[in-house]
This record gives sequence, C-alpha cells and structure tokens, in this order.
Amino acid sequence: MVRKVIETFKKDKWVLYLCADLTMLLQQTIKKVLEQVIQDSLGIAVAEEELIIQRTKTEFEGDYTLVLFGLVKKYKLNPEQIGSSIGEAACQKEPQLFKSYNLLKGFLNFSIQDQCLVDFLGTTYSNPQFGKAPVHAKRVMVEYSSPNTNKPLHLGHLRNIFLGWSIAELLKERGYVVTKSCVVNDRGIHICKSMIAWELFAQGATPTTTGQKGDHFVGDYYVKFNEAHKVQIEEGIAAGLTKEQAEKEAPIMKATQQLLQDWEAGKPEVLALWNRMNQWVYEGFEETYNKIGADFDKTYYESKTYLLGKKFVEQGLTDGVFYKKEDGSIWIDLTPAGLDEKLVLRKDGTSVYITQDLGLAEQKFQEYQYEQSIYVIADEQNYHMKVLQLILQKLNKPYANGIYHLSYGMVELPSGKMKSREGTVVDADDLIAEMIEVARTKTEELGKVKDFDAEELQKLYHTLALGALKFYLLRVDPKKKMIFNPQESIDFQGFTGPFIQYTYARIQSILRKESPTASLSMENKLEKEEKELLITVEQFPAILEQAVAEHNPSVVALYVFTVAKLFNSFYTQHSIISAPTDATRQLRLRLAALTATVIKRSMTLLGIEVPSRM
RNA sequence: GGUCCGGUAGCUCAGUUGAAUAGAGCAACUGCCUUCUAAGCAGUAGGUCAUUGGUUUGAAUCCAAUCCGGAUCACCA
Repeated sequence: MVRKVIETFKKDKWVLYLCADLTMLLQQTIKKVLEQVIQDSLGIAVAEEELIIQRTKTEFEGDYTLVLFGLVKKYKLNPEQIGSSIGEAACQKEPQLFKSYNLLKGFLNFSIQDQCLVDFLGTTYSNPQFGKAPVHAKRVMVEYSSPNTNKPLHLGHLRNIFLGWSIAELLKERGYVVTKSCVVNDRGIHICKSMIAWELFAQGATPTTTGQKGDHFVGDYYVKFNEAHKVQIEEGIAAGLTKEQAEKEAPIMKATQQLLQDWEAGKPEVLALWNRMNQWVYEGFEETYNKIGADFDKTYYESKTYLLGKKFVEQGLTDGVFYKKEDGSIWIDLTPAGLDEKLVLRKDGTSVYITQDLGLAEQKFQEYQYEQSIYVIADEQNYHMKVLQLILQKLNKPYANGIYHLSYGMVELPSGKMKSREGTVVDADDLIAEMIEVARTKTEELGKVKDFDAEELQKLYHTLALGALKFYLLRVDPKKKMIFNPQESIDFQGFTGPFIQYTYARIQSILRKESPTASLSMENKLEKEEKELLITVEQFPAILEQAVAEHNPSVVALYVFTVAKLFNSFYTQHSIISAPTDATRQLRLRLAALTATVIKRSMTLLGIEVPSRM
C-alpha cells in the first residue's frame, strides 16, 4: 500500500521536484555518461531507468557497477562483448572520470579516478551546507504529535514526534516550505473523565500544591477515574447488570456524560475547570517538548475545529456524494472503492471523528495552501485515513490528492503491547530521565571529560541520552512496528546514536589540533579506506532526497552509521595528523572535516545533537 | 468473515523497481591502547530468507496457495 502511494507521488509531481544539485552527483553523472556511451558505441538509445548503476560489492575491484543483464536480455546481446565495448568506450570518452574497468559475468565494474574525488573533496570540504537544496517553495504541512490532554506523553508519542519532526526538517533541507502542525485533542469524553475524578477526589489539589508536572497530575486523575469506574462496574454486575450495562450505568460514567453535555452547552464553571486542567497539561507538554526539541508552527485545538466539518455534510448532500437515512443520520457509500458505508453525521446532528477531520483538512488548506499534507499517525488508523482522502476526493477538493498518511507501526515492548490498563506504558519523561542517568554513569566510568563543569556535563548527558533514544526510534523503517527493548535502547555501542556522536567527537578532537589549510595542495592518490569513505560521503544529497521521497528518516540513520563506521575504520589504519606527507595530511584533514559535516547534518536532521567532546 | 500489513542469524533490524558467495548491530568467542578519544578497530562463529509450487538466464525480492502474527471493518476518538 505504502509503495503504491509512493508510486502515485512519483507519477504525480512529488519526485519531479528533484533539485538541480543532484545532477552533480557521481552516480547520476556516471549514468548520464554511460547512457551516451551506449548510444555511441552500440547505437542503442537506452532510457535512464534501464541502466542499473550500483556500488561495487567490496569483494570485487571497482567503485561503481553497471549491471548488464537487463540490456543483454532486452537487446539480445552478448554480455562479454557489450561489456568490454562499453567499458572501453567509457574509459576513452571520460578518462578523468573512469580510471579502469573490469568485467565479471554480467557486471561491468568501473574504478573512479582518484583525482575526480579529490577535486570533489577540495570544493566541498569547507561547505557546512553540503546536502542542502535551494528553496523551491513547494508547501508541505506536517502534522504530528496530536496528543489527548488527559494523560502525559508516552513512548508511542515519542516515535510519532521524532518521525514527524525529522521528516519536516528533511523536507526543509531539500527546499520545501514546511509548516509543522499539531492537533490537540482537548475536548471529549476523555478529558471529562479526568475532570470528574479531580472533582471527586482531589480536594482542591493542583500541580503546584503537589509539586507534580501538570500532565502527570491530570493523568493521575484519569487513572483514578478508571479505578473508580472499575469498582462501580463490578458493583453493577453484582447487581445483575450485563457488563455493557454496568459500564454505561456506573454513576461516575453518568456524571462524566453529564459533564460532556454541560461542556457542549457552554456551562461556565465546567469550561473554567476544563480550561484550568488543560492548562496544567499544556505546561507539562511544553516542558517535555522543550526537553526533546519538538516544535510546532501551528497548533490546532479540537475544541475550536470540531464543528468545522458540518459544512461538508451540506455540500456532500447537495452534490449527492452523501445520503440521508430515514432516522436522519447522514452517510457515504464507499463500497465501490472496496470500503464500507461510513457515517458522517449522527442522527442527532453531531459530527463524528471523520467529519472533524474533513473540516480540519479544509481549514489547513485555506490557511496554508499546501501541496502536500502529511499526517504522522499510527497504522491503526490506516482505514480512517483512506476514508478521509477518499471522501475529499469525492467532494472534488483540490487538496485531496496531496494528503499523505505517514503511517508508522506501533511501538511494542518485548513483553508485548503497551497497555495503560496494565500499567505497561512507558512514560516519556521517565524514560528520558533514565537515559540521562545511563549517560551519566557511562561518561563517569570512562572519565574523559573530567574538566567539564556541572553545566557542560548536564548538557552532555542530555545530548547523549536523547541521541541514543532518538536514534533507536528512528533507525527502523517507520511503517514497520518495532520492539522497544529497554536494555538495547540504552546501548551506546554499535548501531546507536552515541557511536556516531563519538565518531564526530573524535574528528573534532583532530580538527582542534589542526584544521585544513586551503592553500596547501592535496595528494591525489587515495588509499582504499579514503576512497571508500569519500565515495560514500559524496552520496549524501542523494540519500536525503531518497529519505524525503520515501518519507523515511531511517534511510538517513542507516547512512550516517555507515559513514561513521567507514571513518572509524580509516582512522585506525591511517594517521591524519602524522600522515606521511603534507599533501596527504591536507587531504585527510579535509576528508575528516567533510565527514564531520555529513555526520552533523545527518544527525541534526534526525533531531540529534553532536558533542565536540565526550 | 472482508480488507490491509508483516514473517530474513539466538535477539533487534538492513536488503524487496529481480542480479555477484543474503548484510549490520547486540549477545558469544579471539586478538589490538608508550601512536590523532578503545563509547573504537580487526577477526571467528552463527541462515531451509515461514512453507509449497510457479514465472525467469537469475527469486529473500514477482505470482498463486497454505501456515503463523498483527491492525482494521463503531452513531469511540
């Protein structure tokens, strides 16, 4: 399904926004050259997508490989023959690009001229903006986080927030004009539950009097509601009611329903309490958002937007897209699209969830005229989002096709799903506090920053803790559900944020001793490790473009890990400061500087800071 | 039941517009700090890519069937 959507976007205009700087990329250049070479030497006009160019596997000689099978099959050619004639012609035509070629089965492996890469390094090493595309003013809205105001943020929200934030930043980096938005579900039965419980049990307590963070404070009353409700359900069942009846008829539930009606009627004292409790929650959220570096350009409140969708119902009825049933409820028939019939307005005239979302989509478009509107929402709402888009399409809304559901898998624990009723929900604030503690312990064990003052240490712990957490949640393909293993998440070795942060700190340590000097010439022969690192680093802009096209930050996480690994491998085998010649030292300093830039840019786009020492 | 998603090393994950001997990290084992930060590097071991059949010069990748797991199909949000 996801793949289909991506394809649709490709056919549409999404990927056509590919920026000019991509044509500078080595792989693209090779493709273009080979396209021409094949035309010249074989007289075949191949389409660009027919050419498969990939990195040469490490066990073979070469850097980039043209896979010949496709051509062989389509044009009924002999791989040996066309391989050597393409290879020969390419090396002759572009001697400054190709050093040599070799042919193995259907694979034509090219070695890139060292000088070509050295030139790239020379022009790029001091560019802190490497990877950034010029602004092209395509507008995108990214909605993420969207919490309920009855309880604090948890691990699931974190995956959502990190993903949404990162995808927004990636879009900006590639030239889009992005609005980050958040919808706060501030009304409804859930907040009324917390309100009732507070009225019944709090005796006037507030976050100030208890010293609690506001969102946790309110969340506790939500828990208290459920506890009281449970007791009353049991009483009801004991009195002979069915479970469903007992749930509905419980006095505390009745009171909650009454409160919701009073809220909708605008009863002043109810609104006052509602405002007050939401305010506590917002203060708590704000603190957490600041801690994790989340930010929004626009916040929508459900209490202000939930009525907007009703206009749609009228329009839909007029257009014949919706129909009215005898009881007065209004529906849309989506069975032709393979879905069901869907209610859009209750018989009492109140709107349902989908109706609200229709209204909000319209409002967002009125305000921002987006071309793409990305919703970062868990995959349990795939059906809902499909319906939303389908209805908007049927209503001929111009923005309907721009809706993209960035559907991510739920976070589970090794023990199974997180369940609030069983108390297995991992609280965001608690988790971050734990991570910071682990960062502190490990840092103290290693004892490398003993000269840091208290403030610098706090900053470092925070950087490492959030680096570990964000990387852990972002390194997995968003659309797959993931298992959060607490043991693993605090790991600082291997495929982790701190490993990459460490690599960056190492480079900074070198660059503090000596920075590259522009005037010095560079060696133009590359060691194997230098070359591999340089070729990988060169792909950075293409990686970003891929991450954007796929709406997938894990592409960046995987890539930056590869870069860090390659650097570390190079680092242990070759000395930078004590390189054999000045020219080599210069080259390695620049390579180190460019690697640091790529690491820093990648990590920044994932929302992760990098320390200069750790 | 309908629709959709997933199943790759002990664990967590890459690889899926078909392409070379299926890759990482963790865990296990072996080496490497008088040399730019060992939060590192090098190596060993670990696989019936859920199963079966098909298409193909070539399948983890495409098709069909089956098994297993999950999501969803509310006048909840």
